[in-house]
Amino acid sequence: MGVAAKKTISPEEEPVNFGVLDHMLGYKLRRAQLTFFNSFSAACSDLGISPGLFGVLVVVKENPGLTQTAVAKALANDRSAMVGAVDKLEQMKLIERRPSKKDRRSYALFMTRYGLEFIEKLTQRVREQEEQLYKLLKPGEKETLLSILDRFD
Amino acid sequence: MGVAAKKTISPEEEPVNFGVLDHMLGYKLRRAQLTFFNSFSAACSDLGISPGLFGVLVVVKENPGLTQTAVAKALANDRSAMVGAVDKLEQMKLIERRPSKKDRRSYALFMTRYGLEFIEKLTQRVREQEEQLYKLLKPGEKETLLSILDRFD
DNA sequence: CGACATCTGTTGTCGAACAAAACAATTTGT
DNA sequence: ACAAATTGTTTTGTTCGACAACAGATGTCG
Repeated sequence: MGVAAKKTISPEEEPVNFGVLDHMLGYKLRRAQLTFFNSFSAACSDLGISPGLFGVLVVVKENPGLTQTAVAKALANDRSAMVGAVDKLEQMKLIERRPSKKDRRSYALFMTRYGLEFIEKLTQRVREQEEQLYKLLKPGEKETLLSILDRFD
Repeated sequence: MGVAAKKTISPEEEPVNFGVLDHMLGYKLRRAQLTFFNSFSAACSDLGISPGLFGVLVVVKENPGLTQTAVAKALANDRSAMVGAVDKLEQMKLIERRPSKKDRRSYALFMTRYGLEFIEKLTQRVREQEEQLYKLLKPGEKETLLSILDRFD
């Protein structure tokens, strides 16, 4: 061994062989999604907004009056998970549960005025966060990626 | 109303506007990953193998003697999550915990003989499952996707 | 050698995701 | 009109992953 051998500090990190995982789309998707999830959390956790909650906000904003289950179905979430999400967002004064006039079982979800300006700033922050990750892409690759991923839903 | 009017069966499903989500890579990645996750589960849940456990099996097979934390770090998992995974895989007689000879704190993980033939069949089944999803891609798109996603880890 | 920091595996706790069932209101069938 | 089936929401229980804290073992450095 060399002069400064026996490097106990040595991160003798053998590179780790990933085998078939290197060619599996499912695994790579999970890793990439984790990166985006962490980036989102770092940017928005101080506001108490997770990626899932952001999705609910956007869908409610774009489709006022939707029921909880309709939102859940649109986002491919579970209905029972929606109650906690709506509870939290209502507690933050961002959205409102109004009794539906046509069906007294269901609630119609609406954005509050405060929620509208809140999501405006939030969306901008999310956009800036994603822009940073988009720097890893060459021009056109984002659109390519989106068009391909759309086929898997 | 007309004769057969009042189509109560009518799924008056207004198409739902997704707003900015349609252009957000994070959201699309989550949806795509969910599809792959469900496909994997449908193919392998009867064997008691989840996508996460499959990753552990592959890494241990390709890198015999690795410690638990090394495997966790390679797969971007938490160390604490590894104990349950290794417990389960060891209970299935697929891998083995052997005390490390150099470091009495850590275990060295190895594949059992049965585990080796098990993962062989398992890998083939996973491959067939993914092949079905790859039918949605044009030739070359899979490689494009993999090379792009690799930049996000 | 001996104080001190670091690392490994583990446990416990918390919160999110999912399934099944309960409950309330509506719709359907006769 | 009235019983049965359906739908919207909530509750409950379970599972899973992330995070903090811990004891035992190892390494560092005076």
